[in-house]
Amino acid sequence: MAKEAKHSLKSRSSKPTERPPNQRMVLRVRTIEGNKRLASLSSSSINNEETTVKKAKTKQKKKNKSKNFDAKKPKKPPTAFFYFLEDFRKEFQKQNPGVKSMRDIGKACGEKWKTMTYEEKVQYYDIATEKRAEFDRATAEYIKRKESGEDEETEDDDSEFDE
DNA sequence: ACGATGATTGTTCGC
DNA sequence: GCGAACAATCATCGT
Repeated sequence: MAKEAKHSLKSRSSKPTERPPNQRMVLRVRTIEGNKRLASLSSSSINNEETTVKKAKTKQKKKNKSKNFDAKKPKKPPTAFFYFLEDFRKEFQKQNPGVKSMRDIGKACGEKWKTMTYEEKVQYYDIATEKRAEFDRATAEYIKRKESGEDEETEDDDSEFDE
């Protein structure tokens, strides 16, 4: 009974769409990723390789996988869009069995996302916000632990018998 | 076979 | 304020 009528705002259909998605919820916590990026930026800053600014349109993704199992490092929580995607994906695949993958879905999802009203999206925003709060705490705790002394390292290698 | 990428938007942070 | 980057996910391409 605690979670009913989350939005007390009555949909008056006045202007539900025009609403800033981000309410400027500034997280005071220094995100680890930010730090990482800073290092990267510094390196790039020093070296001006290309005089002509080569702007990479979409270049996300990095090759960090099995190398470092970041069980301690809280990754960025998925945004509202991602939560919507998760739900949308299932339905999309159900309606379109045999569809390739996210890329196709992503396009359809993005299109629909824009058509969604604020009230519809606010639900996902809410989730994302809570997630961010948790992420915030996780980050703070991570830093705290790190400062405290991260020495929890039990390297269990099977073959330590014979070398 | 594995690695990297591509596509979607949102959020975050530095300058 | 903007730009650059990264969050999940999976098919597909590349080596």
